[in-house]
Amino acid sequence: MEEFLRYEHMKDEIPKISDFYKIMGDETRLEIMFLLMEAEMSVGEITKNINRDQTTISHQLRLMKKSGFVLSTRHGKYIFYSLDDHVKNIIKDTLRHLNEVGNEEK
Amino acid sequence: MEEFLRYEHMKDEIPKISDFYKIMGDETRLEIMFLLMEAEMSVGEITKNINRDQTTISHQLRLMKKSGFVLSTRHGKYIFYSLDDHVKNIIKDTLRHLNEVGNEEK
DNA sequence: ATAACATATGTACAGTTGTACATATATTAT
DNA sequence: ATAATATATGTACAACTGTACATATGTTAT
Repeated sequence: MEEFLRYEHMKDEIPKISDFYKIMGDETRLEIMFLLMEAEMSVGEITKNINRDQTTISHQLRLMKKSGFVLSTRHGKYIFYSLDDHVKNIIKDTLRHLNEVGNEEK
Repeated sequence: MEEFLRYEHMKDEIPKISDFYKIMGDETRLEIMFLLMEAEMSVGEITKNINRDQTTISHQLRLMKKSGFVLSTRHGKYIFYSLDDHVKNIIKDTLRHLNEVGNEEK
């Protein structure tokens, strides 16, 4: 087992790791992230794609920005959000394994 | 962009993915998982390592077992829990990226 | 059988979280 | 200026979740 992963070393990091996964664990935020996997997108476009109130999207984007999950740049009236590259990679890595969880082969 | 990751294809999977991350997003469960990264362990041992009531650990183990995160085998009075291998790998993959989230270099 | 220990289950309650309403602010067009 | 559009913020409330207490069940030793 990799030394750096041992429990005593991870203990202090757990709140941070937990916060990270908490943000991942919400359907609205995941929908936003999957949209932003494809391209950066304005709040309006995101709202059009997702069945939630615009203010809900806005609140979630604020939270996601504060935690470094997304970046934003204004272009005139529009504000475009994009997904952090490391978050993209974590999602990809997770999906590669996810179907197998709970299916130990033999 | 990988075709299989496009939003329309992921949309139906989102509740499942969200459920997965929800389980990851709790400090007690993460502590249990990090302990089990090292070795399989009985409920008593887990309880000794974590500052929570035995019944709390037991409730969480039940949830984690139902969702395929852990396996259990009884040895006499003791029940040993072990961590699903895919969950192990997902945790490792995540940690590899996690420190970088929100730190886009340049 | 009974005691001692290990683990599980029922329940209730406090704390957290996601949501939408109402409203505010920012930008562009007229 | 004012209107129209895009996005953000304040607030309140229902729903969900983690926890520990009390208690039950399962296992081993005597």
